[in-house]
Amino acid sequence: MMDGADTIPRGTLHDELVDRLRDLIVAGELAPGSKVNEQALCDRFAVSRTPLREAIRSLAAEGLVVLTPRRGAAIAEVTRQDLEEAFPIVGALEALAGELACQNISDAEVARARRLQELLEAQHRHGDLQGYSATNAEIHRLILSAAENPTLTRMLKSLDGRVRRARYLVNISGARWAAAVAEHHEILEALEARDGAALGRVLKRHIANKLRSLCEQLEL
Amino acid sequence: MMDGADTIPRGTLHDELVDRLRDLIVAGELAPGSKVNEQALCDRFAVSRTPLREAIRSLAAEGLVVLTPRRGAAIAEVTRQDLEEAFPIVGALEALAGELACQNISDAEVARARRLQELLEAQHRHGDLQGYSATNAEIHRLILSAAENPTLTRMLKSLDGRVRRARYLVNISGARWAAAVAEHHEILEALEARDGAALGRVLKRHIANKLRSLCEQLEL
DNA sequence: GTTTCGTATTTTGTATACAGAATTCTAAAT
DNA sequence: ATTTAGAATTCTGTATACAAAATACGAAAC
Repeated sequence: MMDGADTIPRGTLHDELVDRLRDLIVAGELAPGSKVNEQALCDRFAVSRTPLREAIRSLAAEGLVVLTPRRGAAIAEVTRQDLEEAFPIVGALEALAGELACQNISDAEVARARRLQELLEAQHRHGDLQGYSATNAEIHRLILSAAENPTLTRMLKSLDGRVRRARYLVNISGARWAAAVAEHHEILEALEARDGAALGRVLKRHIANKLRSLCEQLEL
Repeated sequence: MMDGADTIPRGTLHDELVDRLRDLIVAGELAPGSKVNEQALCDRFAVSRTPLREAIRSLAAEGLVVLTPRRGAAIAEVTRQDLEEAFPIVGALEALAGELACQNISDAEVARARRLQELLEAQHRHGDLQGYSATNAEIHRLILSAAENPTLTRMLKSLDGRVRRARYLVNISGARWAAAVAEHHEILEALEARDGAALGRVLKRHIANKLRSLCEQLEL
């Protein structure tokens, strides 16, 4: 009776809808503050209300949707307050991830981080914002994965939607971009030194700076 | 059109069920690892499957329930790994709450914290474990509330079930109890000094010690 | 006695139905 | 013209219905 840790099935409409809807919200296609029209979404995805409502519940648990009894669901706003609430949490959790990662990370993974860092810098030089974003996310994923804490992964993922949504609204500024690359360099150094405390501090600062830049650009 | 921040209605079966079920799980009445029988719970609460299933989804988002496609829901186990994952996160988030609280907390709230601390010590002296637990929770709630970060509150609440469930399984040891009271004394001192960094450190240590004690007692 | 195959029974996921609340629309009254 | 009362419609929450999958059960084969 083999039973590996490899569960991929993903067979239900509910799960599928959660991801689809999250993408729609992150991309702003479902506008912040707007009411969620169940019927319209049912038609759009050709599903009934049951799985759709369950998916909305899951999104509400992530904070992307706000539920009001007898008055339905609405897409959460992207307010300054919201970002100022979410970012310190992301910072604290990423810092924790960094500390844990330093305890567990293998030489091979560190080597991969270094390669990603080099790629990141190249993409910055070439102005490849799309590629940069992907590599950036990949590095954070690498650290998170090295932390070996699925619960932490889950919590950060559930906050990630809100962060990504804000990022989606603005293009990173040239100055901020350069600073971010430099911060990533520090991150790599701390990682190679396996200095958990330092990595935690850098990550916290990295996230805090990201918040500041976002708020400025969004003029919130 | 007055529209305060005071939404209490709580009118839906779904919400009610989430709380009832969580209590059942925390109290161990729904045994860890056991499959969730939807029908039985529907009968028990005299509701239909629709709101019950939505509630189960919410609990799954909290990690108290594990969903497997086409195979239904099961009560999450209380494993050592589970606790070792959850506690560092709780520690990091409570530490953050402490830091934020120090920036915002009023003199009146600090005074209330002091009164609660005195009550806590009295309850410890009298061996009133039940009262102690309540006061303990109240103090943490006070700090969390002073942090003024609803998102943080929500995330900690969602982790709280897992922590409470573990606590429910064992009675605190005499030595650990005394140590916890002493730690709470440090917490109060940091709070009165508005020393966020110190408070964060103490809270992190406090949570880490709680975990160690729990794991020992549970013999996990 | 164990294994294997096929059938019956639950159980799960999804769709639909229905009642009550909220919202919108209309039209009369000030 | 604005407000207000009331009816009509939409929407939300909940219950029920149904098909497909999973599980439990049992008989036949080895």
